[in-house]
Amino acid sequence: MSDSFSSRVAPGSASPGALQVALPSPLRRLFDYLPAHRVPSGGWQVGLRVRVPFGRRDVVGVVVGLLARSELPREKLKPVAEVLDDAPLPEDWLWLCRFTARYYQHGLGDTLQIAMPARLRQGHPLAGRTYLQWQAVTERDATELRNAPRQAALHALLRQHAHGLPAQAISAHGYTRAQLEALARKGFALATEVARQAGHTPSGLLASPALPLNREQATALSALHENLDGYHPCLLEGVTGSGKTEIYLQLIEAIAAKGKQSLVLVPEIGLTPQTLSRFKSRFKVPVVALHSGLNDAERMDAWEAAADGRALIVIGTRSAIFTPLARPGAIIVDEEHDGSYKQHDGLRYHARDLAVARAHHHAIPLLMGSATPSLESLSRALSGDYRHLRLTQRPSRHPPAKLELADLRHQRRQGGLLPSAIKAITATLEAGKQALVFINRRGFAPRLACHACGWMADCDQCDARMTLHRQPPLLACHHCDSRRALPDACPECGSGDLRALGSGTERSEETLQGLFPDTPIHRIDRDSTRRKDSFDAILKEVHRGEPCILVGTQMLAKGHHLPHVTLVVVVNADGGLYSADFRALEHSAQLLEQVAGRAGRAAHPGRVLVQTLHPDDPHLGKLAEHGYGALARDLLEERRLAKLPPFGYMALLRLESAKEQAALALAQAAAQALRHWLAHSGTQARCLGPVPAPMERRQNRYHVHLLLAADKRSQRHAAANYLVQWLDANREASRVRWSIDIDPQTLS
DNA sequence: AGCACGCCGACT
DNA sequence: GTCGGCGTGCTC
Repeated sequence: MSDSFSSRVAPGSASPGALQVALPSPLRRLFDYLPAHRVPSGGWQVGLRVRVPFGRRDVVGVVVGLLARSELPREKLKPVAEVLDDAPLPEDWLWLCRFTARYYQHGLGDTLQIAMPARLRQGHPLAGRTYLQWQAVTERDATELRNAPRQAALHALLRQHAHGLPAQAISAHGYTRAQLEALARKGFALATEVARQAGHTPSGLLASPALPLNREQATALSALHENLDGYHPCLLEGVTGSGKTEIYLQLIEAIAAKGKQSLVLVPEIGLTPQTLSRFKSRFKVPVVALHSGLNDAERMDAWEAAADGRALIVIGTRSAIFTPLARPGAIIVDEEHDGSYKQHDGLRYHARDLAVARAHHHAIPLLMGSATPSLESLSRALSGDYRHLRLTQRPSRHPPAKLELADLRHQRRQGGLLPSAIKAITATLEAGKQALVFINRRGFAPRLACHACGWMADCDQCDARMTLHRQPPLLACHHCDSRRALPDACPECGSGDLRALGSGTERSEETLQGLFPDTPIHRIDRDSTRRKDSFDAILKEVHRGEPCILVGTQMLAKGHHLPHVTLVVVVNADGGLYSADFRALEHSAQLLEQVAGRAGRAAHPGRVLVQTLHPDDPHLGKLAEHGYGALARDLLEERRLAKLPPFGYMALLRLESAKEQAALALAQAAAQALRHWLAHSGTQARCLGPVPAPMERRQNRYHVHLLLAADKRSQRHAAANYLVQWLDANREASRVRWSIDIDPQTLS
């Protein structure tokens, strides 16, 4: 981005010669426009939305700079077509967008568009600080309305509310805008303008009392209470069930008591009605939730409620980090290690990392909680950059279940399960308890092979095997949308001896149903829970506590309380053990610890059986013997020696093209230019590759990676910035799809 | 990303 | 004769 500040003029001074406008375009540049004839009431200001002609269309952009004069000749500039706002968009929001665009090497225009609610993007006006409150005019003779029954009913409704109703509440009662307007035209309804901030001064903060804290919780909370002002990052490392949420609630209470707002980020899977009601039922102050169920208008309302300070508590997933706050008081990131905080396409931001930047900017406390902290956060907690708060006690008083490793080698298994696992399931059911079988693969079997000639069913668009599904029967690729009918015979040699190799959830379910014909078996994966309410229905059934077996993927690992489960079987723990991806082990260990946390959460102690082909692996051994915290500290030491994150900083350039060579050729040219620049500029960064990406061909496109590594964030930033500039200026690059991933979470 | 312009193939 | 395929280029 060419941020030439040299010719900027101070806001409010004489009319600027040109406006620098960020537009909805992937181009990493800004565009200059002439100020329109009509000067906005508050003068030209950064943050005003404008409608401008762009190419052959009109788009909505945001003024991000006031220039004394443009570097372009005046005749090349077009005038702004319309000013959309009376007041600029919130300053804190604009700051965060600028920071995000710069840090993640993304265009500012595109970043702003992503960070604003759809209604603003489309050019709708902000509702502003007032809204209309409608009241009935009672002096008129209502019999005049006998030919308009809906209007009469609306009139009656308004009469019931002497203090008036906002238009939103009227439409919520099922009346249309037209009916209200007709009523107003006939003189039966009057609107008064009401300030949004006014009103709502609840008598007291809490709707229900805070829960008593144990000693650890009390210690943690008092540490937080000591630091309610200023930037105080804290990592709350607390085992499953140790009461992290209660700490969040009581921190929010202290912040709200000061009249300040709390922003709470939760993982995608964590924003359930239960979570929300826990927050809403505790407080009398307004809680705003940003979830996927909101429509554009509701999202807009929530955004404004946060922006003007009416909402004291804002809860949302990843994108909620972009919610403006009038009086920011604290940011809380629940399950801070969770992968859903990272956006995996387009603007590849990490909401937890932006939360750190934002808390620092606002100078407010930041509380990050997890039972299995990311190595990034743990490292900073151990080094003292973050305050380290720990909760080790579970309410059940049972020590957390230890992982028991079960050797998969040289042993027969049914549906992926060892005899010892089946025995354990039998014992659990006989004790009247529930068992959870965790298997990280959907479908029936991950491979279909011909036993006669060795042929395997491959995807013709990807370098991947097709997964065999039974319900419904078909071959499906889990990396693209291609599916095929099951062949009756081998397409290579004609043999009918086709065999399903390996096990997925469907196969385990089938095997278990054969072994335990009288026990209900609930399969939980993306396929079985496609219908929106079926997951909830299954959970409800499971909560009744009857003996049953749950078979499921990751979906089961996180969050959900399963108080009657006393046995967890992990079908295969080896996914992350010998991966090329340096983060695989960390993620795999987090997942195992989270699954293990499902066992014995209530009154019953639990068992966790972990099947593995590598029972002697030292990492797995550490995890089993001493838990995630101990393994994580070992992994940190390994990362330090290898200068890997968090002891080094990475950027990954991903390139893809339909032609096999195009992406690779561009990557090679980029690597050469970058290496040359690194040497000449003296930037301490390393350029690794290019290499074909793992699973090079996906959906018939070829993927190539170029990795950038540096010991210092600033050096990584400089190198990534050079790379992006080079690609932006390169003709060849426009024929290849590429994107830069700052702090990549995975190298695949 | 849009959205145009441009220059080659199979159709009313 | 043109409708439309997507390569190429531009957007203050």
